[in-house]
Amino acid sequence: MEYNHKDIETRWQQYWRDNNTYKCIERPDRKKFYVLDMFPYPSGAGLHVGHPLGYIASDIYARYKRQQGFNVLHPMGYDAYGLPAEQYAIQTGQHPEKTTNDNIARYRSQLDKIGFSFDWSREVRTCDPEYYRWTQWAFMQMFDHYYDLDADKALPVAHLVDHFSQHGTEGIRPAGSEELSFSADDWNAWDEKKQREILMNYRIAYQGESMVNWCPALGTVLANDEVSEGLSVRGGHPVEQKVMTQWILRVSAYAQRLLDDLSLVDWSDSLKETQRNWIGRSEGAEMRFAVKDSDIELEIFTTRADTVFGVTFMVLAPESEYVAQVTTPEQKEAVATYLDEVRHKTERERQIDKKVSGVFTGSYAINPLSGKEIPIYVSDYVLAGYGTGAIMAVPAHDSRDYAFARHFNLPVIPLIEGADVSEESFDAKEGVMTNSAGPELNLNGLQVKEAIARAKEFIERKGIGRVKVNYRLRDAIFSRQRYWGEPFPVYYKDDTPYLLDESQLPLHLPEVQSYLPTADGQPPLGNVADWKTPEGYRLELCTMPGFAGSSAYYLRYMDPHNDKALVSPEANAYWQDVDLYVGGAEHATGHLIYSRFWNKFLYDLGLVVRPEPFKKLVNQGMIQGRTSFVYRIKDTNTFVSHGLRKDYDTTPIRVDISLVHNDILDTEAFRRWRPDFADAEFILEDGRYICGYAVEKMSKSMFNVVNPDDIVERYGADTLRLYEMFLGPVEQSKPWDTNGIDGVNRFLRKLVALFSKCDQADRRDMTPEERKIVHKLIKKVTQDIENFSFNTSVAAFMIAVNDLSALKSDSTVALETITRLIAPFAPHLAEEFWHQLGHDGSVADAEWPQWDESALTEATVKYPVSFNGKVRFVIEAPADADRDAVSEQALADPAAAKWLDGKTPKKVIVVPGKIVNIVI
RNA sequence: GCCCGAAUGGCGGAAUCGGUAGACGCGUCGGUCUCAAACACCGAUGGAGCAAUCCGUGCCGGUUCGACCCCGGCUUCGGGUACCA
Repeated sequence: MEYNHKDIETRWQQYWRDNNTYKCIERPDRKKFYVLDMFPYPSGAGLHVGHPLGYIASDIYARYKRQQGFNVLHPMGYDAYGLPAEQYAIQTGQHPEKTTNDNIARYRSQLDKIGFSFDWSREVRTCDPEYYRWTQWAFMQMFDHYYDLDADKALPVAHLVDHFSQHGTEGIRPAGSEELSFSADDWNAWDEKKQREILMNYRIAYQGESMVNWCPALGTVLANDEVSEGLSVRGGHPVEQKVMTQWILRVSAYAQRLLDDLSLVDWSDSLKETQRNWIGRSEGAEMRFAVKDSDIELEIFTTRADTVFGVTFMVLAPESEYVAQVTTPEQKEAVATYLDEVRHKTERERQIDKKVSGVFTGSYAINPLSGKEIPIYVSDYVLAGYGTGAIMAVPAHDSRDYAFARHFNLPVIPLIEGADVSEESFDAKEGVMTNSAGPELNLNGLQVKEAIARAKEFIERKGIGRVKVNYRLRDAIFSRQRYWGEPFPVYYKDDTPYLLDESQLPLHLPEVQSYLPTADGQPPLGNVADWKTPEGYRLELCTMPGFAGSSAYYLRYMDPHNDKALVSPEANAYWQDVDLYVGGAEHATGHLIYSRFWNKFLYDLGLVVRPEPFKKLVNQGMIQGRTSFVYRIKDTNTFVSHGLRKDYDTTPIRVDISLVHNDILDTEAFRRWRPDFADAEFILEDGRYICGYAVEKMSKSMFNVVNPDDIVERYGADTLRLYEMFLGPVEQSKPWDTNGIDGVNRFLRKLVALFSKCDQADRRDMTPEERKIVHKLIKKVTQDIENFSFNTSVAAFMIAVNDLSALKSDSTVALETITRLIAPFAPHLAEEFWHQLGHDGSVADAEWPQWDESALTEATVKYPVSFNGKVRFVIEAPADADRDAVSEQALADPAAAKWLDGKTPKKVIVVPGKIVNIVI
């Protein structure tokens, strides 16, 4: 049999389509297994070889589970809303829906060629109205619920209204943007507009004024995870801070549960750590400092309550409302000038410019423990959005306070014995306290930890503050001033937002004349004249952000065509949660936080059965490009081979990697590549032109993009799949490098050759030698797949095939077993073998073989070692092997004789599984 | 700065529980086939040495009969994050 990959692969892909091989239905008689890939954003560039890495790994796992008898859900879809399609629409005038659909078609054809076992009947697209109606629906639920801190879950806003009308804010603890206090009489006296304004303070999806990341170039606000180092993640445009009224999700209410429930999931430690850092829990105390000659009190947050005796000044964030209250008339102008200066700096400028700046407000506060007067400053090193927007400064033990104190010549009081604060602050939370005695509290001589506890206890007892937990995690800004996203199911009456009725969903995204903002700066939907409810109320002009549609898509796959619910209780009860989720680590602080939040909210409403959506998660590494270089000798058209370039003055030039194979340049193709190079001359080494290389991001401009279609065309999908796995651990980032692909292809051809030899008429059982090879392979491959170690399982296949070839094995039983094992890796070739062996159904349903330990039981002495008069042999033997036989065999081994040196052993100790101790 | 991770031949990587370091593949060298090349196949391939043997998993030290693996201290390179009080 020839290995004609094109013929085999097109034939079996057609067979899978014709037979709906990968269509999946709920089957209560079978255990479920849900394998999910993070769905792609269909970009215009198409797939490169990096994208399928995770898909291949998850496909192998899904196929393996199916062969083990699980009912496997393995869907795929598209995260179709997003900024690039809209930016492209602005440039070209093409409707984003059209370009998105074109890109999806291209992705689909590329994916199909690789032989994935996706159930395409469950495909979802976030821009499909039948999909986004459930995104809109979820938003409505969040609008209609608040977070109850006593119940520790989301409850209907109707409960809150009931309570307010009977008891006011007394006896209920809703999570709110501000702490409000009013009576039932107050509440009942307010009109509807005012009541709805109050409720907005509590809704989980609420509208609020907030400091946002505004990106002028994109014309929209961005979430914290969409900004990195002061630049937008998409496009790299500068981002500035601005106060705007926006829709916001109260993610912060779930901070503690998002933190705690990390213990329920099987994710890598580093990913959990990233999430913990992003949530940023810190335990401390909130304290009030009285302002001298005034009844104003400044509230601050600190994790170092032990350092209050070292507070020598206080600092307010420029945006803090305290600033206006404490600024004295004499300082008013100076403060105003400073605030103006700060306001004109972008976030990025603030980050780059770390110069100390600030201004004195003219007021003093009273240190509540020492009774000393301390000046109050304003500075932009204090953030408005964290804690209370005001700090107590302890220059001796905080480097930022230290820098500020040195700049403004403020006193530095060291509080820890032996700490030298003449050059820098002592930030570590360790040591013995000193200088910390006041009229009512003495911390001297205590360890820092004890001192913190003692100080907190004192503060609480004296009523000057309370113990408080703060989180870095902020509420998620949910409005985007863009066109290509889900419309909000919201209209405005009397300038107050109201929800549409559920029966009005989906609210379709309308056509627009222009994708640009309106002349008066409204979002693009402002261009739509009849963007109104049937009653004539104006609809919300913003659309939802990218993460809206991607937060609950894993639930929709469970029941994708349901027009009554996001997911039916029956489908959710069956599929429960994602057993294996595979995707990039770049989503650690965005998607994976939002999805967990969204799921927990639906869990609170009793709509889903699991508190966590993704049980096990694997982050696949990135595949980088491997750029090839040629070296042109300066001012000539002569190119010198990599190894000889030191002898010349050369300029490296990137060359298209399709002209290079195993680092050897096809010089003829190179001359044809560009007119400039048509008459290029080459200085060769060993008769060849060797290119240099560098590892860079895969990108068109570097000429290093490898399209999987080209690999499939040349070597076949099975080779591509095996090769991507063989490259190294799935989790690891690595450069794409075709240098080893021939070896994998050679292995498949060897397997075909071996298969061709097997004698189907005579299905004799395997010889013990063959059995050992095959059962070793079953064990190895099974364990490797469970451990997500695919590179070593590919190696195991190569060893087994080499060993069987060396034996000139023609056992059909052996080959049939290998066919079952290799089916997840090379499904096309396995399908071909399976049918040639006379089976009717797909190899995807072939039972996964079990290994027989007894086939592997022959004990072998691996090596001897000696210590303390003992000789220990390491024996490769099964756990249940006969101990006497194993020790006898060890003693009979020639290696043993050398160590025993003619002596008779006193005692032989056999450790089951592996080790034999022989005491001489 | 802080947090996390990594470092093994010419290269990608193995060693899954502390037990013969370098599996498997690439590359290189030698051979068979061929007029020749390509393909294929066979053999060798960490370093030094004719050899016995010695050395060898980023560096320094420790624990252990035994360390790529565990502990302490560094170096370098990735990734995340950053005036978070």
